[in-house]
Amino acid sequence: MADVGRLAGVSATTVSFVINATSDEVIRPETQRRVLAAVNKLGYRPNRAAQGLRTRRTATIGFITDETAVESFAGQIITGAHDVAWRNGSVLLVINTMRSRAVTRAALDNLADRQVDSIIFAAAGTRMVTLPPSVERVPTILVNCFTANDSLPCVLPDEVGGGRSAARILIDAGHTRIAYLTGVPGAWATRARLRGYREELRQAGIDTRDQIVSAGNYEADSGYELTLALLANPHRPTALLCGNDRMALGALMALRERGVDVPGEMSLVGYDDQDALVTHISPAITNVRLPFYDMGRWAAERMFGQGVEGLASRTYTPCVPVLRESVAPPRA
Amino acid sequence: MADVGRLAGVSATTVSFVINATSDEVIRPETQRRVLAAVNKLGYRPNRAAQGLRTRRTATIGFITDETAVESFAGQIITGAHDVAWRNGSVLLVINTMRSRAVTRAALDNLADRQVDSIIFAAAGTRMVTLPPSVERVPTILVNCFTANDSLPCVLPDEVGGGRSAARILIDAGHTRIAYLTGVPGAWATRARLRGYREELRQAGIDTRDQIVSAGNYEADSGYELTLALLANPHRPTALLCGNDRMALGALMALRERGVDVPGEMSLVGYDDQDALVTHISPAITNVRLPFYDMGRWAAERMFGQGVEGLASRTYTPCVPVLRESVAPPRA
DNA sequence: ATGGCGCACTTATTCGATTTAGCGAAACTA
DNA sequence: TAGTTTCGCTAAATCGAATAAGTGCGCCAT
Repeated sequence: MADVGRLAGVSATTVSFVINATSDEVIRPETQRRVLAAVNKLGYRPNRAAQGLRTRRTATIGFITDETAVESFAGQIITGAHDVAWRNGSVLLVINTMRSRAVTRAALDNLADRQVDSIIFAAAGTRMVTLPPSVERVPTILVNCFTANDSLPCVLPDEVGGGRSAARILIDAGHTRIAYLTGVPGAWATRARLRGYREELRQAGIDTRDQIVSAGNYEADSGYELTLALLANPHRPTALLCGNDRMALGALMALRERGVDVPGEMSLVGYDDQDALVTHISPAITNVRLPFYDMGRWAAERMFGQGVEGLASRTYTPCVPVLRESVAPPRA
Repeated sequence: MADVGRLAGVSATTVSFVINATSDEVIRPETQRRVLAAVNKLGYRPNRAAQGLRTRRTATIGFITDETAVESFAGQIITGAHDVAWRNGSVLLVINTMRSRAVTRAALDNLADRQVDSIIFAAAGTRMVTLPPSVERVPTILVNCFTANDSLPCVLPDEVGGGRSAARILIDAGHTRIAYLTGVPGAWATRARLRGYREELRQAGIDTRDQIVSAGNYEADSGYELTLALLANPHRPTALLCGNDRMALGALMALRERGVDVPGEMSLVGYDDQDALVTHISPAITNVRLPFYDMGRWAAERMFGQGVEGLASRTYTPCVPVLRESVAPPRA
């Protein structure tokens, strides 16, 4: 900066004023031109570490996730947060905790030491998290997870709405006998999705007690097994809602094996919308998408507005239906 | 730091000496104890931004990728690099270019401005990249991509070896009629894999000219179509090698549809080892894994050794076979 | 007795910016 | 004419560390 000043015949201070267009400082246009010319000639670029030290803003968001690679879910959250951050001149410092408490604590300390402006804490699977008290140092938003006492603002998928959307897809297609193969029974997401499914059916005037609801475990095998069991049932449903895409894939395998045409004889709806799983297969599975990208976006956007203070403790992001090829009206 | 010194009755300099255990400075054990006690009492933590400014080391690796979310490939590279960086006290600053030249240039500038110690530039799909001359400012390693004149060191998957591994799996199982449904013809990876396949067959004394090799496009549909065509052929092979997992999935669909048992009547080997695609299906598809995690690891490891200078221009990382359920000996 | 050398620290400088306070000259007001 | 503003810029302080260059003091050797 001093070099630039020397070349332009002004002080380093003036260079700073020109570069930052400091509002309440008046520099003659002619001088500005000289400074800018010197900046270009020398290829000068401000040192962000020094800036950060002085301004106490690093234009950096710390992003902590419990699993980076898994299922690309974390990847989508990162991408959403990244896009917003980048548009606002910030970048993401990513740390993967591998669900270790010790690493989580160390990551939080590390990010605070690096003076990040804020922290996004993301979980690959929706769950409750317990964080060390040191989170308090930096404005933090949780993504796809929440704390016991809602001490930190968080974004979650609107799973109830997602369950409703899933059911609605099939109701709209004309189905009234809609089985639900759920994921792991007690899980937060499972319960919410099931509730949405029931609400939507009830609202459509369909008796939920007539429906087959059986509990799986989110793995493909359970989808397969439950579907085989279902097909043995004399009063077979015309549509199948699955707890997630892996189970839907298992269900599809079972249906294929038994020669049941999808969607001709049986409509199928998955959940999560895992791209790899669901689009490269035939028929491509109609789905409800978990809003990972949107949640990442949302969290990052909060970091550039009026701050984290006034936020509601929980915000829900819609799970939108993605229509593909696995749903058709029931056979007459 | 001054506060700590005041509390311990010493100067800030002494605090620095104690904290960093500066080797050629002698501080009495008693004084050290006092300083450490003060550090604890005040909960003092050094400001890394200030440290970075002074030492010109930020303990930060810039990680640029062209696509973060896609297929989880980038996620695996990030994870590999992250693990090594974290173990060495560094973190990753991640920027996603979305394959835009302008963003790439801006990302490179941004990282240089932030004084990152080094840069890892990763591509989700293996390819040649053209980078602005500004890369020269910071030690850089390319992952899964390379420059026209090999001006920067890079790591690539050993696709020839991968092709050989894939073929060997089937040869070892006793197959001699092994068809290959390749990916996009001209692509770097396609050519290398095909070469490996041919080399391995030849080495096993199998005439490659007797084999069916047909060109697909890495999409599931092409695997499906080519497999149907293949089954129409009277001299049907006993094993099928696919250009990637999506094509293998397509092939599996076709085989199912035609009632061909896998692996009983036809063995199947995929390529890439995309976890989601390949393990939740039945039979789980035997595979050759692209070494994304390893390449990320490798690149990061170079950043902590004797530096990037002496590195070979290209380093190849093995593609290891992953045995699952889709391969069996040919029927007698 | 005296200069030299460790020892155990401290003072002052530096990294590269931002920001506050100030300063000379011109212009404007009273 | 004197005093006050405004303009256009500079000097100096500051952010929070690391580090080069001292500084007393005691001890040792000459």
